[in-house]
Amino acid sequence: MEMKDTLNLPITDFPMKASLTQREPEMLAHWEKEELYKKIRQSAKGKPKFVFHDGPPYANGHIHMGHALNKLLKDFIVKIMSMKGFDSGFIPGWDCHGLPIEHQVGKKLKEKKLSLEKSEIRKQCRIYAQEFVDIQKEEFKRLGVLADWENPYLTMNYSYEATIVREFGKFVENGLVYKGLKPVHWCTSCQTALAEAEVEHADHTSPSIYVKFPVQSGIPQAMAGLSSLYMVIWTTTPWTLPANLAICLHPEFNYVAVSHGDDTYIVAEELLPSLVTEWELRDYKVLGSCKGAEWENAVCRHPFIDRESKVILGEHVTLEQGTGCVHTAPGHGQDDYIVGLKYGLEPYNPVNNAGVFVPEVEHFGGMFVRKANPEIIEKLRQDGFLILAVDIKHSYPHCWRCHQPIIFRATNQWFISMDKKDLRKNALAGIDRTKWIPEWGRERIYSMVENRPDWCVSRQRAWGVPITLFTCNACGEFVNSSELFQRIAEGVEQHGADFWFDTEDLLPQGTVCQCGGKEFSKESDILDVWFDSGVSHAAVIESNPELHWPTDLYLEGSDQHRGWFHSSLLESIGTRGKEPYKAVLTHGYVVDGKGKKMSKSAGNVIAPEKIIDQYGAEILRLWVASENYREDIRISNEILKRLTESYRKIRNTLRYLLGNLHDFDYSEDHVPVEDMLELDRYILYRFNVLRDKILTAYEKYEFHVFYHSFSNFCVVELSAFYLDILKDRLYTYPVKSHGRRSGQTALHILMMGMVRLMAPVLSFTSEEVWACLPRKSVDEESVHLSQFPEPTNVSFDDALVTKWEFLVDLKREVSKALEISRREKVIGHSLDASVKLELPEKYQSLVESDELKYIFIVSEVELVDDVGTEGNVYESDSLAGVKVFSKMHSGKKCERCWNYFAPDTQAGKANGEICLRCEGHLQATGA
RNA sequence: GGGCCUGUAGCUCAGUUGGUUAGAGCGUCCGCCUGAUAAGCGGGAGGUCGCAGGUUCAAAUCCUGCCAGGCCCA
Repeated sequence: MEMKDTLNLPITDFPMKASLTQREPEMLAHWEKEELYKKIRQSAKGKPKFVFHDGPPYANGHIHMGHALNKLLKDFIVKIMSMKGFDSGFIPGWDCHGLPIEHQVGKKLKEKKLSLEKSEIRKQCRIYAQEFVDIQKEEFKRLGVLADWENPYLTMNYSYEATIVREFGKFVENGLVYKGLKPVHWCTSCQTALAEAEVEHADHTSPSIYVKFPVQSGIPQAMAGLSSLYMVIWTTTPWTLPANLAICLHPEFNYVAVSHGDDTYIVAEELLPSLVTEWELRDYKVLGSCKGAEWENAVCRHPFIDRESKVILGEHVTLEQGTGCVHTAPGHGQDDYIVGLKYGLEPYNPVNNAGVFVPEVEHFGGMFVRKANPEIIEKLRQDGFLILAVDIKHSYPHCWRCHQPIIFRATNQWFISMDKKDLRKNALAGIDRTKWIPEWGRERIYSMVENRPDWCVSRQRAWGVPITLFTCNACGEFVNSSELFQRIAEGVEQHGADFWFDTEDLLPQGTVCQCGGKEFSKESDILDVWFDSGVSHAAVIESNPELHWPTDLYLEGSDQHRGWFHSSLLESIGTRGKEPYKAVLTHGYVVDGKGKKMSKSAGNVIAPEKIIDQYGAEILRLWVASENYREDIRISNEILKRLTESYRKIRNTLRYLLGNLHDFDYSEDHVPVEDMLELDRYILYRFNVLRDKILTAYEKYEFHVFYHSFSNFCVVELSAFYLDILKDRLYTYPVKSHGRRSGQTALHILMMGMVRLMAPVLSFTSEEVWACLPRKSVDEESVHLSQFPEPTNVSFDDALVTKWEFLVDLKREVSKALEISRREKVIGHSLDASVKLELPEKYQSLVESDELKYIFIVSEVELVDDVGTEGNVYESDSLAGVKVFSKMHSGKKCERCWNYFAPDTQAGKANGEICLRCEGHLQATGA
């Protein structure tokens, strides 16, 4: 083994085993102690700004994969911008108000059998939200996300709440806010109106009933003379019948009169066959037919209430189910409400907050609506107005929190009008001024804004920011005073939202309404939480003189086209006439290995915590970078296993670079690029190509391009090609020889470049590498304080590129040839081989015969005109005309460099066990 | 039911304006090495490009339908 001692083998303390789960927390503690984030911010002072705005996750529950994906993408971007020379920070935020938290707190209180004042509930909610802010904060930090964790924005901070009050005040002043009676999704259990986002659809069993409405007058000409006429309606919500005010027909459909026994039913012609089957009609006769339009202004009688039901026309009537005659209760349905407006029908709603009929309702007053269903059916049956009642299972809206079926119910709500002041039109223009990544995001949000109804911003709940309005008891108008809003906002800034609820005499004494009214009531509703987060651009960005408004980038999951992107847009356009962001990036959802969504019931949920405990956050980071997040992205144990292996390869490559730089001091030992060996210049040229590719990918936020190209570079260009070839020089040449120093210079440049290119993604490992670098080589204490590498000025012209690309291809062909000999047990190691190479003339100018053996890592290469046909001859497919003959070298294996040599001419003069080359090297070293 | 999106080897990704036997890395299998060693190197096998039609001299690439999946709605 004495020859081994004369070699320059790699030496490094950088461990092969990553031990991420142990090392990461240590590094995080180090970063925190050194206040790394602060230092990055300080070092960026004066640079051009890139303003990113973090969307606030809801402060409830632990983080899941979606959160991890989202925050890591943001972390990549902020780090990238910072290393590109921008002043770019990360102010994290949380969404704290709203029903889900109030609900959780409510449950806790219920368990303790406590019922509290609203102000106490708010206090409890605040504590609850803060708890989860703290929990999630630690979970996000653990991912290696560098952000201003000390100073996050919380929508429940007093100053933030004050901003909400002020922003809402702007809408009021601008005349976009109105109070209206409108059917909204209503949860009778939570006793609140629900936003569309708060409604989920699930299967539900409902009665499906057909009800006869006697026609009283206005029978069309075509039906004249027919008696006992009944319009037949279909509904799955019998409880809405007490609120029936009309029956709606499609003007273009044909309606037939069908006699059955003593009755004659009016139904849509196209639906008759299916109805005949469903109702099991045996003897029936079609007596007449006419367009729905001819029925307009006819009048029916309500089957059990002393009231008329008008026949009206509407385009929303379909032939998919029912009878084509649509039971219309304008207080209980969106379509009903809209068509009712046309015909001057009031949005009549006889159901209270708890879903109970008001006492005035005949027969059913005081009854809960779903309890009333069977009673109403029974009443109809007894009175002979029921044709059929069965149960059906169908998709029905449910409350997203309590999962109870909800109802549609007209209530007094506060709205922001989409059209009164052109909010919709202006928002659409704003969408067109924004860059959507991917581009289809534009389509998506555009059609949502185009079609959405007015924004219902009121909630009948406790945990939120109040709608700070006073309404005149006499006329119902609200007091619109900017000074008043200002005063309230100041109070909220000091004391929080409770200021509104708890302070008496907010209204200046002697306030008189325009109508003369002197009595006012204080609004007790709170604002939709989407309004809260929608003002973040004002509370967090605009108010901060260090940042610029509008923001450069928002980045959230694709669900936020309806959520935060949407509410932020409307809020900003409504108050400032301008969109709050320049670009919006969306990512897909995390799904399981088969592409199915994760759910508790499917049992396929993978928690970030588990991955961190098992593999380390670095693997999670690499996972985010490896997948194309613009689509749904998969995660599974197999994927993580593959990534871990890939990570190991990257890590080992870096470790090898470090190991071979242990005796290299760049300032003293480096070889000027122009003096470096051609192979070394070639790899630097290749690294320049890689660098460009990665920086371009970062520019476009295409992180998977980084992962693939970086990993490929490590595997293909470095490990299998360059480093393998370089070993001979690094190990056997004299320490300070030009050949070795030339290679080390290349390794040093690669090392310094790679560690910085990977830092935004592999933030832990790059820092670990950084710490191992000679202090002389690095100016910054952390890789995250450094900038991306400049390209190396290596002149490598097209001819050289062609040559080296050919040599790479040729090496692969030689390897195939060697494999034949190896398979036949002629050789083992490639250095055992002696190779004869036949090249077509066009390739001959590309090769220099004495360097080939080192590139192929064989002991001898002879260029010949004809390799002949004897022995192991390999003919290349990909390089036409290239033939390789390989055999066991007939000489002696050098004990030192393992190359074979001819004993008579190439042996060392003093020691015949080593070759002449090694002898020279040993002498030069003085050994 | 509607809007938007996705579907290329076991896994993650490439595939330029439609144009030669669809590429890469990992994994797998086989082998080598023992001077990156719980490492390193080489080679082989793997895809009717979700399915079915259509346009075209030519389709993974364009069109239609269907199937599967995701987000958002009804």
